[in-house]
Amino acid sequence: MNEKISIKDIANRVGTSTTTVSFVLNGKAEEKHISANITAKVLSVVAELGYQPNSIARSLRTGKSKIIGFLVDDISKPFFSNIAGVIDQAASAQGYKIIFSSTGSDKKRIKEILSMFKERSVDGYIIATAEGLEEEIGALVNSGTPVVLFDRYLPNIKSDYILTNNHGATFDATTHLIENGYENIAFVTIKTVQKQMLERLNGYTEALQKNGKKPQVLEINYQNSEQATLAIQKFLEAHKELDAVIFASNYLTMDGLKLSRFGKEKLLSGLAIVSFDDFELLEFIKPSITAIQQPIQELGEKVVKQLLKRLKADTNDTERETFNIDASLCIRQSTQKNTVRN
Amino acid sequence: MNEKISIKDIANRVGTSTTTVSFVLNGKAEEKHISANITAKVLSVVAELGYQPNSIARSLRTGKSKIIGFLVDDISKPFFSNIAGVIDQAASAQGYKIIFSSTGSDKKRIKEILSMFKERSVDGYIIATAEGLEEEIGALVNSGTPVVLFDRYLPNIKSDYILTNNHGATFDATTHLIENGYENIAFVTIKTVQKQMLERLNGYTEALQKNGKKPQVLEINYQNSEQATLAIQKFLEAHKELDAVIFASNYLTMDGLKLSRFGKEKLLSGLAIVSFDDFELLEFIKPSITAIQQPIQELGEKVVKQLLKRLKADTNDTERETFNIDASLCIRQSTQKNTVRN
DNA sequence: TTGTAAGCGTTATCAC
DNA sequence: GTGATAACGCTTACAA
Repeated sequence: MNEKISIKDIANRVGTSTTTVSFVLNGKAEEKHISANITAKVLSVVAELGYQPNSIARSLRTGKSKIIGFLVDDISKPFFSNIAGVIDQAASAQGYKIIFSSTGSDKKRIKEILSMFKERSVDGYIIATAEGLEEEIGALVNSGTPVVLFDRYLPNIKSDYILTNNHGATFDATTHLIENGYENIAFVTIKTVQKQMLERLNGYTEALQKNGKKPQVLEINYQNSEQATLAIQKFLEAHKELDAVIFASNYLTMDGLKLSRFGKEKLLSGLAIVSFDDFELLEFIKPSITAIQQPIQELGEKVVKQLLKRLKADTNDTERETFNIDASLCIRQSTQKNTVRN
Repeated sequence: MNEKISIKDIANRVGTSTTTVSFVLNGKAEEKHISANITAKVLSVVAELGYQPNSIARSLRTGKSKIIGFLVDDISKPFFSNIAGVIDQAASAQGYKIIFSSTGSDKKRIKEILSMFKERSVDGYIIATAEGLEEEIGALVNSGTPVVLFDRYLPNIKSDYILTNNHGATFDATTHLIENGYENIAFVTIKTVQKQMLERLNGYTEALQKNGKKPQVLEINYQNSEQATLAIQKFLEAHKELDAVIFASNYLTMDGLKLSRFGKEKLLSGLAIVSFDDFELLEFIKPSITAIQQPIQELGEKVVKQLLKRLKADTNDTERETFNIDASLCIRQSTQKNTVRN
């Protein structure tokens, strides 16, 4: 019940020194040539008293907290909370704990958070934040702290990146549509410089070009959901020749589907639809909608793996790496073979 | 760039002692009668050098880590990740950080996690876990550590609880249906001893009884989604007199709605539907579905408030408290006035 | 009003 | 093979 057992108590009880106990506890018994006898005794007393090392003291001494800071835009977004689960699992398995904060898109807030994290000497960072915070994150990366970025690519920041293979994903999705007989495939995206969005666009155009088809792209200057829905409506009305649409993100898919709530369902009815990012709704509505599924499990595991690699490395000189993890295409009713036109 | 500034460096630079610096830093300058002169100097040097206290050292000394352990079933569930966001905000504002882990329903795992947390001397816990882990949590609560439980009520554990007012929520939802002219309202729940589910049921039955109506309850012995859908199907087929159904949880609503994917949409078409717990889909489908929205913001804030109260209390003797936070009813098309029968 | 120094629980250097 | 002991950076009782 009384949980104030320290390494000293163990030492006293065994009749040895704290040094010895520490060596045993840290698996250095052999290396330090501690006798099997004493080693066994120490271990038994530890078990008996239910001793737990105080990791705060250890951290102070070693300078390592075994804590990883996890920073995302908004932890309540499904993509992030899902990946948080994976990361937690993977990190726990290696004795690391995750401390998190949602940054929002506020510079001041992220500064505070980073400063708090530093104060607590987190060993490394896992980050995917909104635009506009490059400066702060850049400073962190340049300070030499191990940082792994994921989901978002920040062109000005040299770091390790774990990304979804956006290009490959839309390339495959587009190819899938072509193979199923769709002739006029549009791509709905936002006006942006975000690398991942541009790659999605590229994957689409390349797949079309390879098949001798012409891209048909709607770039929305995104302000809000209603305006986006309207833009999509106008686009579809102006392009009656379309038989398929790929939405470049989950919220764009949502905005597109909302047409059906404004009595414009006819605009969608003849169309094959592919959504970048899967969500519950897509499986549920009729026809169910084909979606590109982000490889959450792999992303999370790779993020942790890479960060641990950095944490264990003695030097910081090794080249930064970028990994593109393949997404998978979940094929549903919306992109069945196009029998109407063939 | 060199971040190795300690309180000593500040003291040297100012030409005073670490004691004085510490006092100033902890806002005890006045209390300890430090001269305004020195206080100002300390602050300016601190700012100049960009000094950040090392909270590990502080923790070791004070025994307080300013870290809260957050334990849920599965962080990737929307309810939990949403509440995690709120809790993070509220706790950060008070200088606390959140460390989290998903427990799953594995006894061994929760033991490990609790032990890890204890090792790291978290100051308090926020917990909502799956059934079957009562024993471990009970031990924790009884050890005197501040713990606030939420969402789930564990009858054998005396602790602070922050809960949704389940009873009131279903009472109101049922009353809403009655007022809108529905005559035969069913309640679909699971066979369980979970307090919150039973209260939902009670709210429903009381509202009916108050209005002189007879409850019509389906208690599913839940095994999996398919089996639940089938049970709902049979129930609806056997009770053609029904004109409204309340589903006692989000997954039950889902299972119910899945009927429409098996060609059984007719079973639902005449029915008013209310879902306990809101999710995206409900707003989207046609007709959109009325839902009880959990008061996530309030729950999260209250959880933190209560835990901080415990953390600040010097004694542990104060009575445990339970708070029931009211949910709100989001009325949508599915429960519009029943004009068919009236 | 300010400074000295002990001590929080470890780890790790060095001496024996 | 094992044990003193300094050090990690901070807070705080006590001394001055």
